[in-house]
Amino acid sequence: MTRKISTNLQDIARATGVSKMTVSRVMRGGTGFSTATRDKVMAEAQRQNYLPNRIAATFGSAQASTLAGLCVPRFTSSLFGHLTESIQSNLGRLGYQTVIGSHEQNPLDEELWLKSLAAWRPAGILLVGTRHTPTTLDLLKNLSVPVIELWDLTTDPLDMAVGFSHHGCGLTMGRFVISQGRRKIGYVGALAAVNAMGRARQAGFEAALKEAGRHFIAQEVLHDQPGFYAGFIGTETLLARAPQLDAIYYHDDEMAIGGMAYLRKHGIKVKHDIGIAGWGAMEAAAILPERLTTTDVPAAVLGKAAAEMLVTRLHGYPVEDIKIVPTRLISGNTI
Amino acid sequence: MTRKISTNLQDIARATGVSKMTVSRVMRGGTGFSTATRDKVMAEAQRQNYLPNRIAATFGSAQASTLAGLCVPRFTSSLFGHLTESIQSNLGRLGYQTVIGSHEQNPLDEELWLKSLAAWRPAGILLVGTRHTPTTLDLLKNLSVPVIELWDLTTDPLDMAVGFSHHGCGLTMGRFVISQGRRKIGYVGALAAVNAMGRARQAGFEAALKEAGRHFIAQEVLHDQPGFYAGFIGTETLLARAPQLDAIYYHDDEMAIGGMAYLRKHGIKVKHDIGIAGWGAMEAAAILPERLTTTDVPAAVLGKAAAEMLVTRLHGYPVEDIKIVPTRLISGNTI
DNA sequence: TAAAATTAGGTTACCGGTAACGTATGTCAA
DNA sequence: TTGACATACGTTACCGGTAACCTAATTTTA
Repeated sequence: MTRKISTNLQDIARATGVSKMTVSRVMRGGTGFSTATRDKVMAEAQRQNYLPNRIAATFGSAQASTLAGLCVPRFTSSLFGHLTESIQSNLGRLGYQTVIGSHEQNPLDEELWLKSLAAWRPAGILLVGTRHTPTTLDLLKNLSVPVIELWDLTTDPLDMAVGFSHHGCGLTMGRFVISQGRRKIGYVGALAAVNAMGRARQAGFEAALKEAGRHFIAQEVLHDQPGFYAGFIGTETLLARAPQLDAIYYHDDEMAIGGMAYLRKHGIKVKHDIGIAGWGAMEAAAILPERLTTTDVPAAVLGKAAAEMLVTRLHGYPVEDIKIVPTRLISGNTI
Repeated sequence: MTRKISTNLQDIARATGVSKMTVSRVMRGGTGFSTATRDKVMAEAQRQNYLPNRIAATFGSAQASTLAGLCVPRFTSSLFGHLTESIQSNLGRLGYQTVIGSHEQNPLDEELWLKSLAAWRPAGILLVGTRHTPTTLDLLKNLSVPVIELWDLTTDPLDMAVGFSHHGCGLTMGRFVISQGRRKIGYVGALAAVNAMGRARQAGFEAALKEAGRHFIAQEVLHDQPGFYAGFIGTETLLARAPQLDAIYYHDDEMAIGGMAYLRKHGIKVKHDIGIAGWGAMEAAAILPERLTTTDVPAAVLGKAAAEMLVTRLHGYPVEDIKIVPTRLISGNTI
């Protein structure tokens, strides 16, 4: 009873009359063989349908694998979709495979995912979110592989970070809204208790209000995941409490679009009656009848930068620990 | 110079005075050890921060790994986001890790991804899309692991399939649109040359028109990826050619929403002037001022079914090769 | 022309688990 | 009392690559 699964280097070595070490060298495209040997080996590998075995290779060299972990809050948001897309394709281009997880802002889910990933001795780990359990931190330390925190900029990253300042996004938007003459401003968000980044934008906006001697007239923060529907409902609740508002800042574009749907449904004119600002610059926001005032977040750029940062580091070159990608206020037409 | 990375079974065996085989048995929670031994071993493993090593385990038993591959067209669409989310979380729950790829309707990208995945000897493979290169088919055959084709229902799956009939979606929607009295109907799609599923919906709709003695007055199929903007532009082009239309069927909801944005911008009343039908029931479609007429596609249900089908099969139980998940027409308020 | 360097290999010893099988001890029924 | 069986381990031999080191032949350099 053999445990052999498929053709291996030894089979090719036998068939071509060289040692399997030479076959290994040829397959990896290194040096130390003649062109005649190379052609012979390659032909035989082709003939036998040889499939490289990264499990054996990783094991044999006792190195980190070519697997990289990516954990985001969810895959159902447009921005995280773009981020995932970018990271996967760039890591793939650079020879790494992406193993995904999602935590929905629950650090315990992240921990469970990391445990199962750790068993694969990944080459690197990419995380969105800054709330980690003690076990997660232990694991990350124990693994001693590069860790990149994405999306947010912490002043003190675990290892590396690629992101931007959420506080800055909020601050810039707040100043803009004030500059447009709005004064009675509300906020609609989601999951504040666990969503540090949304909270940072909210705080940044509030700081801008404070500069102008103002504050949020009313705030409505739902316990649901952010989304179109949450924006719709949140706006309803907010306006029930504070009908006098002349502007609303939203957690993100999806919620802002949900809010606009509510306003339109109730005959409230966007911009004329109530100004709207979102965050994230999702594609849909650009083609609404009123182009949404929002902040452009270059998710794809960020993903590419993170993938390249990780691989550069893995190749042993020095990298800056922190990379900031620029966000951009889109003035739009809803404020 | 040692190649040792982290603490291993042998270390724990040494420290507790048992063989590493016994430690292996304890760690896997099998049988063949006393409770005293178990406690001793577990305590030592904890103390040494033992991390299971799936690379060595997979290699040692010459079995398939616990990695599963998932390749979708892209992660930036809401539906594939939900699908990815569902598959990842359900596979995770069942003890498998998800390695992702995207092919953007390019079979060569799928092939490249599959090659890098194959080297990890995955336990199973989940694919969205039915266009595969000959090399891809060879690889799948060679790997001889379960393959599930998602999203579409082919009459003759490579191995297993979980999906629904795109032709059926189009047919049902076509009959509905006809039943609402529309007669001058156009179509806006994307990437028809390579997107078999979108084409199937288009063909299904056309079959319904034919039943009523009708046909598409005009069709506009862009070469871009589907999306809000493509819907906007496509509608503009379509109406330039056929301004007399009284209804438009779209590739999906994103394109339909893009189309509605165009209509609204140009003072064309949705439903009153031109009826709109999409596909996919994205969340945004439900909260638009006019609730979009569309087809609900249970991406999360489909993902869960696929994950469970794969794992059931991997555990050696028999499964039906083909599972159909139901779609549902949402009549909405735009036709 | 001799020494040094390069090329094209081969040999050996692992990496860290697991399958398969062997064995001592204890238990229980006939 | 004895044989059969279960329990709780230990031993051995791999899985399929790669690192490190070695060798013989050839080429280059001093």
